[in-house]
Amino acid sequence: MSQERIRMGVKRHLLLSKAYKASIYRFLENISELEIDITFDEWMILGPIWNLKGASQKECGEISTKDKTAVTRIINTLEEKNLVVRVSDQIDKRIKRIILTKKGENLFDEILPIIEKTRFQMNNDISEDELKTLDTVLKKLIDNHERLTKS
Amino acid sequence: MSQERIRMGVKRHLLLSKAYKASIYRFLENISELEIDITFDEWMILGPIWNLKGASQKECGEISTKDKTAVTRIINTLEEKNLVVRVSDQIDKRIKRIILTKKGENLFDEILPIIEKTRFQMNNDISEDELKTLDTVLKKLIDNHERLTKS
DNA sequence: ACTTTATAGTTGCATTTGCAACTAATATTA
DNA sequence: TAATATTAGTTGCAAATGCAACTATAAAGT
Repeated sequence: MSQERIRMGVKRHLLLSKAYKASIYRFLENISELEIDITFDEWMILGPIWNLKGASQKECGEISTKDKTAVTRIINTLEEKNLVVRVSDQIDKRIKRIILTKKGENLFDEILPIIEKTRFQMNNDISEDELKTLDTVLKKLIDNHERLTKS
Repeated sequence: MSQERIRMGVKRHLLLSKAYKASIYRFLENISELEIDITFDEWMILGPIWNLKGASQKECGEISTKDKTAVTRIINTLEEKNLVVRVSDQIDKRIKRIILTKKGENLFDEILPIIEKTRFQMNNDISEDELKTLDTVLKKLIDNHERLTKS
């Protein structure tokens, strides 16, 4: 079985990639059971908009680690779907704050339970301590890289 | 500062994504110091070829979690760069085994130290125990997803 | 054996990505 | 305060991605 040939040599960045994709696909599979017209990338941008109340496009990009061009275009489609609107910041007119419409808020009411379900499924057989260590170590990995690029 | 607005609400899949990207960018930055003509995606395919000795394209895809079409095309460019050759499996003629050329092997001699350096940089301030837990938990996340899709 | 089904890999095409160049607005500094 | 540099967001374009359809080979079912 080719599984055996492979298992041994799995590197950490591949585990990271697979775990990331797994969490995406689990969410997408759960969401596909409902009739919700949204992609994962759109969701990645919608998340910060909900969390931050009036997130700028830049903030959306920072959180989702997406290129600003990607953010621009995803928000274009979110606007077309009437889920958000762009509002220019009155103080700094370069900034556009993204606001959820009523329809966008309703979407959240539908999706939040799915996020909970996904989290429950993914965390099966993993202890609180393990999850805490996971987050700590992931942050350290991120910091270790950032510290070296900034200098 | 927008960093403050953001820090609080970071979700696990975003940490996974950022940690993954961090490990890639660190490697790319290290590799850019040398004059090596290779992209990260090419490297993702080259890795399994080296580890497995005569990996099939399917195996390359499984390890790198890339679509088989992506694998086909990356191997096309690796062949154009004379780093690998395709050899049909004599027993199962559907399978193409990918073999490193001499030039491909030489490339490895250059890159292996960079991998070591990258690993060293990324693992700074992270204990062996933490790394072990990291891998364990990542595998559990992957398994938790796969178990649910198969059924 | 022969028909059906499954697998490995390739190609075409539509979508997504990400860099570079651009606009508009703000911040810096001389 | 005029000149310069930065920042937020947009657009164009070339490259990368991923699905669907295809070929060739192998395996399974009858």
